[in-house]
Amino acid sequence: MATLKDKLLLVATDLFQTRGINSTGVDTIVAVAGTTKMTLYKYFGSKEALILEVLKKGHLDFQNWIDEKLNASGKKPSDKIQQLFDYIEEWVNSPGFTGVGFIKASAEFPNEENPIHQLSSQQSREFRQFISKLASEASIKDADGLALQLSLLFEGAMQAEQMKRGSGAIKYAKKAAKILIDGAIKTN
Amino acid sequence: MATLKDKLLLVATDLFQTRGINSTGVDTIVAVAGTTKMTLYKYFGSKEALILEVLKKGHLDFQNWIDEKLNASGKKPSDKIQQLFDYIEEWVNSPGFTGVGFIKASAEFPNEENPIHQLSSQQSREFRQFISKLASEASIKDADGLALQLSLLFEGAMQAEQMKRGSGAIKYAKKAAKILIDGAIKTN
DNA sequence: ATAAAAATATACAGACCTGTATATATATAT
DNA sequence: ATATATATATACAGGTCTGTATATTTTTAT
Repeated sequence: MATLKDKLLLVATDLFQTRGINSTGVDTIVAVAGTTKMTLYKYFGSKEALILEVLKKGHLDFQNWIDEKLNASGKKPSDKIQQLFDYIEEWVNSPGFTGVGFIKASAEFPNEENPIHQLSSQQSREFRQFISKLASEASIKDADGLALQLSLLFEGAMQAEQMKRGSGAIKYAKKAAKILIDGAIKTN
Repeated sequence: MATLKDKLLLVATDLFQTRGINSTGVDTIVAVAGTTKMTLYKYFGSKEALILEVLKKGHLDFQNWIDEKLNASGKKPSDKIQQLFDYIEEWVNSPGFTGVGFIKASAEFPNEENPIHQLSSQQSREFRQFISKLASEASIKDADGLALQLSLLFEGAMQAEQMKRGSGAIKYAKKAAKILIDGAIKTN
């Protein structure tokens, strides 16, 4: 039971989102987590490695949560894409929500050769492919095109939410998504 | 002819976008600009003040450029909203483009009480209101609703462009915008 | 030519940062 | 109980950061 490592990941996730990654020192992280730097460096080796693990965990948790929700619903494929945005809204409005890791990370590490930037970029791509798969299963012809458009709405809404908490941007993203999805189904 | 101040603003704008704001020290800025810290601090007083001026200039330049383009076109209001995205595409693909300042700034300064975050948030709001005005002039009923949706597409596309240069995200944003605009006109 | 303004060169204070070294304490097994 | 892994306490090295102090040089204006 590696509770200390989990605690560090949890605390780092929160601090990175609320104060920024570069603005959060490892001293702050260990202080809030109630441990020492020695322990952090034993588990993660470096701050960069910690950042990468925080990103990976955040993305995995999100994907698992969405997967479960969609699988449990048992709706037919053509409804699942629309449902996706319902669940995203639920996720955004849940108490633990602090933002999307890869959006912030890519802004703080804009250099495309930086490993953190690369991971962010990869996660964004993976999520787009996930939407594309849903669109394919719903027999939408231009699945990739729709997925890209929906991912723009998603990232735009997350960006807006970051600028102003509780902005309700996701509600409008949902409406726009419905229009785009319906349009893509019709032009099949 | 305050060319040194302008040079500092120009260099800072570029470095902030390509390396990140927090990752760019004033020493680097003055070195690239070919001057000294004394001069920078004489003109701006602090790094925070420099950041704020960089943001203000970037936003003003963008707004002026868009305004000119739209005014010169002489198209009727209902076409101007669609045109807006054409011009945004042109702007994104122009050589000098380095990204949208307020998107990166809000990510690097997530604290809502931070002056830089507040300015970013305000600029995002102003751009949304600008779209809303265009929509109103085009006699679209739910102008604010459409403006919010379009701003999500815009910010999402800028975010995507930041993650991967030349991603072509703006092309898909344009298509999605057309669908949303046409839908909003119809349901008038 | 000379006074005033603008820019430079250089050094440094004080704070913060990542990462490590060293030594001590606390659990957990056998 | 005794060895072993795990965590802590503390200090510090070496670097970077913002911002300032001091003195010198260059440009501009009269």
